Amino acid sequence: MAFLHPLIAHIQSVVDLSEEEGKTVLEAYRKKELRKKEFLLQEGEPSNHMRFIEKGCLRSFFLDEDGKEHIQQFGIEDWWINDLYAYLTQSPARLYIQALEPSIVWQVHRERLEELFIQVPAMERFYRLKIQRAYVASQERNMQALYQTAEERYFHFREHYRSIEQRVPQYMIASFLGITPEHLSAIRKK
Amino acid sequence: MAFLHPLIAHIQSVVDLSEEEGKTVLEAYRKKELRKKEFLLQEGEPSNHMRFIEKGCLRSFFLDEDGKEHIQQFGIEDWWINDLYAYLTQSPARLYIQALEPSIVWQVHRERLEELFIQVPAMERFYRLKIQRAYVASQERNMQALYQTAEERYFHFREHYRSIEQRVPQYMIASFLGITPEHLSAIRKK
DNA sequence: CCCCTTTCTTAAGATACCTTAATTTTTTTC
DNA sequence: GAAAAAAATTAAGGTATCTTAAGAAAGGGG
Repeated sequence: MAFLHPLIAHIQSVVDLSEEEGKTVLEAYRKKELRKKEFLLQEGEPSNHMRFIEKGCLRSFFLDEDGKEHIQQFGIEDWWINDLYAYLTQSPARLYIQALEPSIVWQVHRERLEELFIQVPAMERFYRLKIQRAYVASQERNMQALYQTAEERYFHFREHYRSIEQRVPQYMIASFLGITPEHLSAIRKK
Repeated sequence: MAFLHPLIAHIQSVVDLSEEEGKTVLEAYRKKELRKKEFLLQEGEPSNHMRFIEKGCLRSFFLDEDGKEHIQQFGIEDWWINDLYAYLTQSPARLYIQALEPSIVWQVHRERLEELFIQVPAMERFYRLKIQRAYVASQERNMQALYQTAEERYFHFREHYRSIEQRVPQYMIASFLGITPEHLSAIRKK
């Protein structure tokens, strides 16, 4: 069946899936194509899907009281992106998710995914492992945000996310790092 | 059997466990008692256990190049505490975990836990759900660290972790918030 | 290829937070 | 209950980062 669907390939890189199971999984997800700048989610909407990025680049961000954007995450090929808080608590989204390039995303509804966890136990394991890693990365970012200077955070970002650095505008990287574009520009001058 | 072991009670508050399964789970964990200031883990040691706090209060922290302590997490009753990065990657711990009060902790070895995930699938689900929540909380903390002032972070901490605020010294709260004790003192003066 | 929009840079003054060091207050120990 | 240790406060001067505002550079659509 030469079953190299990117979503299934990705899942199989983490856990074992029989061909049968792969088929079941794939049928649960729906494809969504996005034009550049199109929103996948906006503040206030329900967030009922888990989302996998097959192709493209997206960002999630929120607006503060002054209407300023703060980027929480970037996502590219083989990553996941979501307002997980809203998804888990079934509350209205606080995040926007927007395509920065034309993108292809696969999404599964919460209810369907809960069924999948029972039908295909490897999927429960898959999500545990994925979230575990995401959690560790998030803790890492915390430690940086709290105890490193903007310059150190920027160098770390360049080292670890070179592929993203080259695809998104610099002012968005500044936002992701929690600094102003002006300050990032000053750091880069050296 | 009046089976109200705190560990099992906690797990059952998240997923269903039969009495049989509860017994299997419990047998996998080992009890560890700690005196005040005793270390559960130190930098450089292997981190091979998942740990549940039955009683007491602990902190995890790392040392920077200047030898200064930076607190990553506090843990009290019914919480989990670990150097998860080291646990997952099987690399030497970068964190210290220390009891701030006399404490009782239950720990399970990685290998035994992997077996448990197969013997008792509800445990896989349990950990997925726990880590999911921890991840969301960590993202939340990130957004605060990056985009809020020290004062805002402190008020948030007081609102959400009153029980911890009352049990740990103020300079440790400052460390957790990523500020100096002097600055926290200044914030409190208002 | 040119115009318009988006992105990046520069610089000056403002603010949040840090460092150091000394003093006071609280907690622990014997 | 006194002495010692740990924790909290105060204040002065310093640094990192922000705000504002303006201009330069780059990019995208017709």
